[in-house]
Amino acid sequence: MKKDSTVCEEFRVHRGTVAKVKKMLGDDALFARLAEFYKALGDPTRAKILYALSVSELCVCDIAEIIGMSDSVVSHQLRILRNMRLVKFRKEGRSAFYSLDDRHIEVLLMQGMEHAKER
Amino acid sequence: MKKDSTVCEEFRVHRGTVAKVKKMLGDDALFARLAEFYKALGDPTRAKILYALSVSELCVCDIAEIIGMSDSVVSHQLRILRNMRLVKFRKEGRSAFYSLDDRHIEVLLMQGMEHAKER
DNA sequence: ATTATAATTGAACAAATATTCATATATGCG
DNA sequence: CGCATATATGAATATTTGTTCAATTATAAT
Repeated sequence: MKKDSTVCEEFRVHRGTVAKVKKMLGDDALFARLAEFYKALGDPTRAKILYALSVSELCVCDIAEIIGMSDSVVSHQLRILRNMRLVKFRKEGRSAFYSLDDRHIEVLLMQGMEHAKER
Repeated sequence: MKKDSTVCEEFRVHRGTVAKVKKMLGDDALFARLAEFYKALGDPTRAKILYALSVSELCVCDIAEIIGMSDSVVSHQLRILRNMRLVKFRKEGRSAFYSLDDRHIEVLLMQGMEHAKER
């Protein structure tokens, strides 16, 4: 029985496996979206905003006070989170109340938190 | 009964809630780690590497072939993933075989993928 | 030993990004 | 109306980050 070769000169993982994985990675746009999604969570300011929103719906200036940053910073980051559909908002008078777009986000946040707490 | 005030001039969310959330956000280092963790997933190249590794243990040059990037790029990114304890590796001769650090990572990857596929 | 291969590393460069500051829009109130 | 407040936005800047290229280490084979 002939051994499978790989892209390397020496024998490694079965060539069939390599081909299979390669096919799954074909959709570049999908991985771009996947990365964008995680990137949205990958900033301390945004992570804090999301965590705060997992506790309660909040207006912009309350978020700013809670995380200790300027209204401007918060507004900029909320735009990013909005574009990624991680948060939604409703307007009430002069205020804008933000909340997580769905429960799904919260689960993901908590899982990351578990990992972060481990060390 | 007196209404709770908030940091804003107008009345918003209960002050008690704001205080509670604020306390949870006190640990800056924790959120820095949380963000770092997500950031590690937040790059298309790294996302592809992790996805490939969710299928099979792979050596550096196989990963490079699979994701269509240079060995150098892959090695650089693997270092980041190693530092974040997302992947582990074993040496065998000249090769280094990488794999996901734990199943936990895989679950998280798949969840992000669900989200990415939705749009 | 010499040569070749796998992986790692460091410096340099280009691109992306977060924050600041100033300004703009919009709403509510006197 | 005219003024204050909440939020949003644009431009500028400083920092971070991904990739490239060249060089290095380490292992194996002849």
